[in-house]
Amino acid sequence: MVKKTRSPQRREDSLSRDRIVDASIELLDSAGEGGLTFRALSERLATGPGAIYWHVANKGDLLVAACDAVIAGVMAEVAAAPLDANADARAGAQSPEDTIRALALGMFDAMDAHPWIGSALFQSAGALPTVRLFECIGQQVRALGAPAAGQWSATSALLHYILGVGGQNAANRLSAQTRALDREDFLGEVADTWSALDERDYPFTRSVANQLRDHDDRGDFLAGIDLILGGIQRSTETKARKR
Amino acid sequence: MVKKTRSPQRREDSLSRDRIVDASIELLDSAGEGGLTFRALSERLATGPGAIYWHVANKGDLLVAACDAVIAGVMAEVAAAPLDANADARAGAQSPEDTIRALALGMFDAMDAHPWIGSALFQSAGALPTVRLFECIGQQVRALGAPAAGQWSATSALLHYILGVGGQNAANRLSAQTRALDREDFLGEVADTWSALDERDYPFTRSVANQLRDHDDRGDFLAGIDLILGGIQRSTETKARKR
DNA sequence: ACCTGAACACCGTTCAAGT
DNA sequence: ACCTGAACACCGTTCAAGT
Repeated sequence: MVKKTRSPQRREDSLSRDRIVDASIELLDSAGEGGLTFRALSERLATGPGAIYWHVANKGDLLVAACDAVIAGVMAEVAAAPLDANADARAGAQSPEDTIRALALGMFDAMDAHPWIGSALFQSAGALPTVRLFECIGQQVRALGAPAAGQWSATSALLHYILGVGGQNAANRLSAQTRALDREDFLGEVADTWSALDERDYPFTRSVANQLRDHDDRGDFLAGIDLILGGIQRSTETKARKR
Repeated sequence: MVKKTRSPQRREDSLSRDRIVDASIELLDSAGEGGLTFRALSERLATGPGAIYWHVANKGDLLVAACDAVIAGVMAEVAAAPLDANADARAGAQSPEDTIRALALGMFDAMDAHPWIGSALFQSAGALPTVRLFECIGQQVRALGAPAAGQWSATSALLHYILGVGGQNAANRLSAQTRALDREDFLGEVADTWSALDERDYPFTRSVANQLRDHDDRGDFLAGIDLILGGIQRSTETKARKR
């Protein structure tokens, strides 16, 4: 209907796994996690719900595939582009730390743009999307010169931290969206709730309520990455000193 | 209006929020995440599905309440008991680091015993269960003597890491359970998959495949906590040196 | 090989009606 | 105030039947 002829070996509107995945991503982006439905999807693709099952095993499979398409894009971007244009112009290679930061920020931004990824990654466990991330982080950890014994835990820690932040941010997004609030109003409400907590039971949470109100998600995320990177470096130094 | 008299002023089998939450936890533990259904729940409680809505707003509310009941239990345990009996017998107070480790392990074990918590915590975003955890960690981070500016990010990092591991573990559990595999077989299969990856694209993942096969979840989890704690200490030292 | 669409077995949630 | 249970509007998935 819309697009011109490409490779007319097939009907332009014939189904394919890729087309289904693309439509799923659009649906998830526009309608949220609950928006991905075999009925909505088949309507968008102008078929019956059953047709989709010819190309996709089930809903879980579809979600993982959609997730993987996004993650693969992020990994490719990170591999191609350096942290920012300035750093690129200045010299050649960037440090492994910088690459890890770029990777982490890439994931942060992707999860910000597609909040549903956060929970999708928790449903895909040891599947391809997670492995991509794991590999990408692991290569940099190795380049960091961490002792072999520590590479596994360092990589796992970074991965879990990234997934944790992503999942939590996605949850916040969802919760804000459900109550039809924008980011600022949502954070304001949570901050109000925190401020109203009992002083004796929640002294810490109360004391940081105002920091929540206008904090920088992205900056805080990066601070956590730096904390872990610092811990890795520290453990490397300790190991070296013992030798 | 709620808990004036504990004595049996009501029929033994009358509904209450607590009874519903307890039954939900049992259902989730025994039948998994998908096992919590208003129909299954009402059957277990010998009522109609509609009756539950008198005490609970909706399914999300119920899941958060179930999650909170478990988390509250863990926090209470950590607050009461030290890391282990030996440490207790030896001296009085344990260090903030040890308390954080105990807290983290308590969460790990709880998420191991109730895998559904992992995903429930991602649906409860800024709600009570997360705040309990946040507060508990925050108090210890403060006790650590970290500079005020860093307390927020340190606490957030620890929280997100714990939630990330928990969510990922829960996902693995679910995936193993779906395919009717025990832990060892599941890890074996994943390790096989990793070993079969393309050497050029996944060198790191391939190289650690065997570490996966018989790794220690709990130990690795703690190693990540220690990495973050190390990073916190490192940043504290740096700040102090600059002064 | 690929697609159709009715049908099945569920689900969360509501609500008039009961006590 | 609390509970009942039928009913509603959905859902993922299947499958005989078509091309």
